[in-house]
Amino acid sequence: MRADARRNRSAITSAAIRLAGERGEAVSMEDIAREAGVGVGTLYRHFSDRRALLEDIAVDALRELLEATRAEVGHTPAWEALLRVVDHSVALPLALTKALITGEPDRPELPELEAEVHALIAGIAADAQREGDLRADVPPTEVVRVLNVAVCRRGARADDHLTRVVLDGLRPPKN
Amino acid sequence: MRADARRNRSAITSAAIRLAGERGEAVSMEDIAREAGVGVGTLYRHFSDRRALLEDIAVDALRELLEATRAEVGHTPAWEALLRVVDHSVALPLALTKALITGEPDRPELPELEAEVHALIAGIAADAQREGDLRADVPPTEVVRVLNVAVCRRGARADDHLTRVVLDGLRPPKN
DNA sequence: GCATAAGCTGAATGTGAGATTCCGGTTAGT
DNA sequence: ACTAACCGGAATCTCACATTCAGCTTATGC
Repeated sequence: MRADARRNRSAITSAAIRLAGERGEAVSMEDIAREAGVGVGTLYRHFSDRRALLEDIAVDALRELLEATRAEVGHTPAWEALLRVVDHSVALPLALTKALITGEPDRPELPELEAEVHALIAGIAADAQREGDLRADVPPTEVVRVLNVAVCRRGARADDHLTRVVLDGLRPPKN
Repeated sequence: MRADARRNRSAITSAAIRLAGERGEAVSMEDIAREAGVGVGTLYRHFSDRRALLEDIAVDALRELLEATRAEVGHTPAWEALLRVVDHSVALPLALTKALITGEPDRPELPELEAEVHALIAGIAADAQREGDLRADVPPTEVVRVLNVAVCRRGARADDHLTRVVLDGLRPPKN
């Protein structure tokens, strides 16, 4: 593959990631092309169609998140590990990108990766519960959902105040 | 107005409210018509166009919410009043319907009603803070945003567990 | 019961926002 | 300098709605 082609391809994926992250739904091929500084035609040289492009970045994002999450398993305190996972989730266009892909994905690894990540997070949540940093009445599965709520807001960050407030709801009640 | 016309009109608005509530974005006139059990043409007999229909139900929803919120002002404990307001917010297709209307609304009362409701909620939040049921480090304005986060999830309810967990983040930290 | 205005239906049409194609012009790489 | 890879972006194709309108129904007043 020619050097410029490689360069363009990565410009496209990162543009797509950026836009999917901030505009969420409704990222047009044309917008992505403009953001990447290439013509629309170039998108089609690298990806057979819109869905292929989206699924591609979704797979990348999930893989990265999976790796980051794996690295947190077993760390103590688990609550902090959970916060770091949120950080990573937020950095990736995960929820947003996935939201763009409706119907059966062509890439079978998509649901697999997702399930794996969920399982790991649930595991960390269980640890946090054992350590007393997490309400006992929240099933680890639900933790994932709360994380989603916190993360799906546009421009969320684990260190911003609002996100923090939402996550604090997961900690054991004071009385 | 003929009796059947009145009946149809209300079938239309309630169908629109229901659909806007569950599908959020992207409610087509045809979907509304089907849900209401009438032909599309009938929608246009009652509302000049899509926007008019949407704004109409948005105004209704906001009026109702405003009234419900007014009724909670001054109640003690304010925290409980806040929870009840959330209940009402959730019952109405508020956020969702508003999200459907982009650009300058034709109905000027829309932003006015919204501002009024926000002000009332902020007031109740301030009371709750005074009563020690709400973190001191959350500006009342931000309370509204957290409420939005909690409410904007599809099918949220103040009494469902997940919503409750998110709202608990607003309470004073235990240490 | 009937006249008739008010209502209703839903296929047909209009439209706009994108997705996708494709052909002439550009390059990286040798 | 040559050429297989590439690229740009206007032109085209699609499709999902919104909106209209020419008949057909049905309340309602008499």
